[in-house]
Amino acid sequence: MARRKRELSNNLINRLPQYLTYLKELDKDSYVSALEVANSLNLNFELVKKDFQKISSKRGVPNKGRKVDDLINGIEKLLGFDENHRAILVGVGHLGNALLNYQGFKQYNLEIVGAFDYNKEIIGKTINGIKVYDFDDISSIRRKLNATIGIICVPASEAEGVAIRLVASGIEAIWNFAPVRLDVNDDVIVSNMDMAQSLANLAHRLYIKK
Amino acid sequence: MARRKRELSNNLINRLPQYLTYLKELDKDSYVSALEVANSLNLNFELVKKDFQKISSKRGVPNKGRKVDDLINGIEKLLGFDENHRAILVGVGHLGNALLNYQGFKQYNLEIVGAFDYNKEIIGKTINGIKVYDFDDISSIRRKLNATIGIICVPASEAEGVAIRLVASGIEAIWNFAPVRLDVNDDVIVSNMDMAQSLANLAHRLYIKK
DNA sequence: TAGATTGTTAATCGATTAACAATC
DNA sequence: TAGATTGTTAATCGATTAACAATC
Repeated sequence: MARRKRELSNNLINRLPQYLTYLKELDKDSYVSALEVANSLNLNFELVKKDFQKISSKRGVPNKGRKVDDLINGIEKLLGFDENHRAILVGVGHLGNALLNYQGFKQYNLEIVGAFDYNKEIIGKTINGIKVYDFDDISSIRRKLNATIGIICVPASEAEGVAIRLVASGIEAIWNFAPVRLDVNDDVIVSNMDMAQSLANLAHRLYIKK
Repeated sequence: MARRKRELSNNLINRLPQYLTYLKELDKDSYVSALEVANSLNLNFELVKKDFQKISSKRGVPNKGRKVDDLINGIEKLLGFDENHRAILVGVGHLGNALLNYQGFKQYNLEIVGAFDYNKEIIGKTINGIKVYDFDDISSIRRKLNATIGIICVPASEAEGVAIRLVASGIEAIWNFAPVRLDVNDDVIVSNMDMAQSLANLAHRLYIKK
């Protein structure tokens, strides 16, 4: 019987990609210490030490550190980056186009395998090798493409409706770029790419500074 | 002497836009209770109550709640959304284009007043009413446009260089859409729009579910 | 062996939650 | 007045930080 996987704190999850980027610049077979990473990333040493204990399956080596390789594997496992994820994108506007053309998803083992829109002028076209389908055919095509993640790039007003149909089509997780909170069934995972939050952060610090 | 402005916790800042969106749907002159908001937004009642105390300058009214108006004003003040922010955008690729065409910034009182690129074919064009300038002229034009925020939409490899020139040109804050951590002077505010974090969040929950 | 670094246990801190008093 | 709701103070919880032991 497999041990129940422990859910990581949000703060830790947010640090993981940072660690990953840093570690990938190092030699896989070398060793790295928590102190070195803490200094480079401007984080607290004890924090990094603790994080690394959660990340790595193997023990660290006193006076040496941890194998870069182990840390990378540990992070990629926790983030599911070790498995290929197939995604479909809905809404081929400016933003959708940007994402379809983005080369960085490979790094996370995320592959956009199809796009959807209502606009007849776009349907049938191929963008960066990804075909655009009629959103009305979502259910059958989603199944055929075997996609588990839906990326929503439609305007806020349409996002909820799109989400409902994505869920109905059997999607497991939604990556939402529309500026709304989606109200979907609890067993569907939703992650928001929230411009408002990010801007709020900037704006508030600007306000404090004044 | 003005009281030193207290910096809000990150978690609170992230909740503020959520509150704002919800409150804006209500009648400005009506009253709303912390419990009502907590239920609608699926948050803890005590948490919302405490948050509202931090947000509002006025006392709440027992048995009634708080004036919607006061809460909205409080949030907008804390986020600096009550003042107009002028921004320039660097990197008119797919993503830059998407942002230049995005209509939602008005809501936050953010105005993109100019765009920059190196590509001679784009320089001089106007996108959604926003002129594209040669990035080499950044310093003088930034001053002329009186912009305080720089939005970076260039590829990761160029982001650091762009950031340095933005800072040199006198920008106060950077909203970074490139997937890198920028290493700039501490008195320049940086907020990252971090796809990796957002995706990590989704991917980790997908991993847990399996 | 000495020293760097990990591992573990304890202390601190801040955010969240709970409990109860005050008030319209 | 009773009840809903805010205000305030206390308890809890988890994340971070600190201290020290273990080990290569």
